[in-house]
Amino acid sequence: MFSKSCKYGIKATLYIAQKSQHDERVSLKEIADAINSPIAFTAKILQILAKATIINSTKGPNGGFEIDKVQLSKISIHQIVEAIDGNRLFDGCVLGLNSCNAKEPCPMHSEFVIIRKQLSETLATSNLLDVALDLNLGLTVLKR
Amino acid sequence: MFSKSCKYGIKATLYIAQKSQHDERVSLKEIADAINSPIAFTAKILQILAKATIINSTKGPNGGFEIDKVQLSKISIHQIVEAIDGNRLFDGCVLGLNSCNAKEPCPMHSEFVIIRKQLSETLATSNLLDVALDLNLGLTVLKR
DNA sequence: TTTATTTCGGACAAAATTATCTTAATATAA
DNA sequence: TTATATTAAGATAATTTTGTCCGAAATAAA
Repeated sequence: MFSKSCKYGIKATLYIAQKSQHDERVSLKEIADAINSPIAFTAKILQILAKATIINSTKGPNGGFEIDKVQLSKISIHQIVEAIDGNRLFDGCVLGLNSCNAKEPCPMHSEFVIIRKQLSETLATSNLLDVALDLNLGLTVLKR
Repeated sequence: MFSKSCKYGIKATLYIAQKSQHDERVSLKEIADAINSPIAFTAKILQILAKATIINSTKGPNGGFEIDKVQLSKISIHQIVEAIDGNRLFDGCVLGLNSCNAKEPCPMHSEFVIIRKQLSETLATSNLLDVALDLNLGLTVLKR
C-alpha cells in the first residue's frame, strides 16, 4: 500500500506531532529511536516533509523538528502520503495502465472506485492532532 | 497497492481466462503481447500462478496456458494477489509494525479495518468469468 | 570569534524488485 | 526417431528503493 519511505514518514510526523503538542522540538536521533527507523534514511524523508512545509526543521544546537501547534488539526495523513509517494495510489490505474478512466477502464477500475474513495477520504479527514492524542493516551503505538 | 509482478499476474490471468472461455489455449508470447509486459518476466509470474494451480501450463508445440472453463467462476482476484504478493496487503500492519492488532494497534489500525475489509471482500468476491465477459464485450481493456 | 551541535545535500552502497538470457525439459508431429 | 515448438529453471543483469557516509551550512552558546 505505502512505500517503506512513506511508512517512516507517517510515523515520524506523528511522533513530531505528539511532541509538538507539548511544545517539544525533537531531534532526528530521537525520532529514529521512537519509530525504529534507520537514522540517515529518516533524515532524507524528513527533508522531503520539511520542503513540503508539513514539518519545520531547525539547524544547530537544540535544533530539530516540530510542527506549528495550531496547524496540527489541519494536517492530514493524506498530505504526508502525497508528499512522499505522490498520488498514484489515489490516481493511477490499479493495474498500471497508462490511462484508465470510466470511459476506457481496466477490468478492475469500477471495483476500485469505492475502495479508493474510502481510502482517500479516510486519509484526508484524518488529522495529526487526533492521532497524537491517542498516542498520548497510550492507545496506539509507533513501534514494536 | 499491488507490485508490478502482481499487476502483470492479474492481467495475464484475465487474458487467459478470456481465451479459455472459448477453449483457446494461449502462448506466453501472445499473453505478453496482449498485456504489454516483458515476455521473460511474464514467464516467471506464470510459473508462480501455475504452481498455485490457478492456471494450467502445457509444454511443447501448441502448448501454452489455459484455465479449466468450469473453474473460471470459482477463481477470484484475491487468489492471484495472494499467490504473488502474499497476504501482507490484507494482514500486515499498514505502518509496518511487527505486530499490530486491535489490542495494541498502530495509529492507523482502526481507520484501515474498514478499508481492508472492503478491499479483501471486493477481491474475494470477484471472479474470472465475470471479468472475462466484460473483456469480451470490449467494456474493459488490458493494455494501453 | 571559536567551538559544538544539529540539519542539509550530495555521493555512494546495499538490498529488493524487475527484467533478460541461456540451457534444460517436455510434448507434438513429421 | 528426429526435429521443432513450447514452457521450466537457473544464472545473470538492470533498475528502483532503501540505506549509509561525509563534508557543508546554519545556529547557538561559550
